Amino acid sequence: MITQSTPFDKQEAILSAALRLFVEYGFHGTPTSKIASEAGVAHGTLFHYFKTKDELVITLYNSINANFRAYLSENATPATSIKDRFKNLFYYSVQWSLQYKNEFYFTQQFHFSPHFKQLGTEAEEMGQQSYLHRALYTEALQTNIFKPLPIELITSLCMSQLVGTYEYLINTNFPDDKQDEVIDKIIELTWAMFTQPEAI
Amino acid sequence: MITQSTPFDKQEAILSAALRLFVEYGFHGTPTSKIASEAGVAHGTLFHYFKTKDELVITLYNSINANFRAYLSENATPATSIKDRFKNLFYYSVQWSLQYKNEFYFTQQFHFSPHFKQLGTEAEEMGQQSYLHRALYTEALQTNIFKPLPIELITSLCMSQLVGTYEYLINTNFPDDKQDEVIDKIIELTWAMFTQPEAI
DNA sequence: ATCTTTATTGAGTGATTACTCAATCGACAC
DNA sequence: GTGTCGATTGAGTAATCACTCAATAAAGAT
Repeated sequence: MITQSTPFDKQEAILSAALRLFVEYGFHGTPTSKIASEAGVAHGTLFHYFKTKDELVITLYNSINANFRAYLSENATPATSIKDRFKNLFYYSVQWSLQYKNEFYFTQQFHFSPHFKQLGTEAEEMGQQSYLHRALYTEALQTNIFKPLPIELITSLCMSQLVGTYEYLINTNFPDDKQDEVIDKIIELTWAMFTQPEAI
Repeated sequence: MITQSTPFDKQEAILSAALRLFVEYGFHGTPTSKIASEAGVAHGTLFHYFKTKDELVITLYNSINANFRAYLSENATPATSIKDRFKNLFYYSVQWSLQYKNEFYFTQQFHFSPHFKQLGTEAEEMGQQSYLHRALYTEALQTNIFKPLPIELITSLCMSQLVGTYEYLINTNFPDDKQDEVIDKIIELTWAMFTQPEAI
């Protein structure tokens, strides 16, 4: 009976505890000793899985990004129109940020931290932009559905639109159905922002 | 000859050094001793002006916000149309973020830090939203120029639109005139997002 | 059963931290 | 000159930190 429990559980327990504590106290504000005790392992065990505290943070960041990409892939609807795929992508991006608040908050925290600047090659990918996003924007540009804008600009604005949506919904406390309604509304606004005005 | 130099210069030197170091190393990552030495004062002097390191951070944040508001007020054009005021406000908000990169970056860093959560009454105002913004959005809503949307949503989306613009422009390296062109373009996109579709 | 390798522990270490405080300094009043 | 009071200093302190390491346990492999 080969369960992957023994070795992986502790590493994941450490990552999970680190996430909670980093969000609450910040990176330098949380001692490795506290991460270990919250994860239910000895202090030394942490350094068995992660050579340094910095390596732990970067692993955590990469792991969260991978989860986000996996979540979007699971919910992707590849065979539909560009608009539907855009709506789908934005909707599930928001859903993910609301369902994994700590994870999303941490990526934002990380994004404006000294770690992010010195990343370079260490992180697998920069930002939360997945391949899915870029491919979709490229297609929307090539088919003239989007206004002719630099793809980096579209990427930046979509990403910050996601952050803005998250922040708005966090501060209100809508029930799920009302929340979905608001997300749909914002998606329409965003879509209208990027697309060519249609002839009627 | 009463120059305001002696007492204020040191406090401002400390705040200025702290800003530089916080942006580079983060809050917990920069020792108070280094802030003091970079500011050219003795370590103890820092604690004469700021009781604790936390008080220093909060003072810094409030001071930056005040500067931002002052900058917008200076460049405000009160007697023009709503659209012109909107463009003006957005344009100078972006200009400020590009001219005071460290200040802007710090506010974002602060926004996603444990300090921000526990602010409550300590900070004068939350976020960088100035009175000017809210007043303008309210007017645009009342005159039906904006689509009927919650003002908090408009506020959130405008703020993140500013962040998105900042991030895009930071990563490109356009000359000033090209940069202004891009900002204008983004303003048009944003304006179109919020306003009622006009009859032609 | 023996060997090898890896996982786990927690006391220990040297460096660093935020903050204190008694001692000076400097400016101004009288 | 004497006194007063805030500004300034930097050595000192108690606490905390990331990380090490020698010892032990567990798990396989042969």
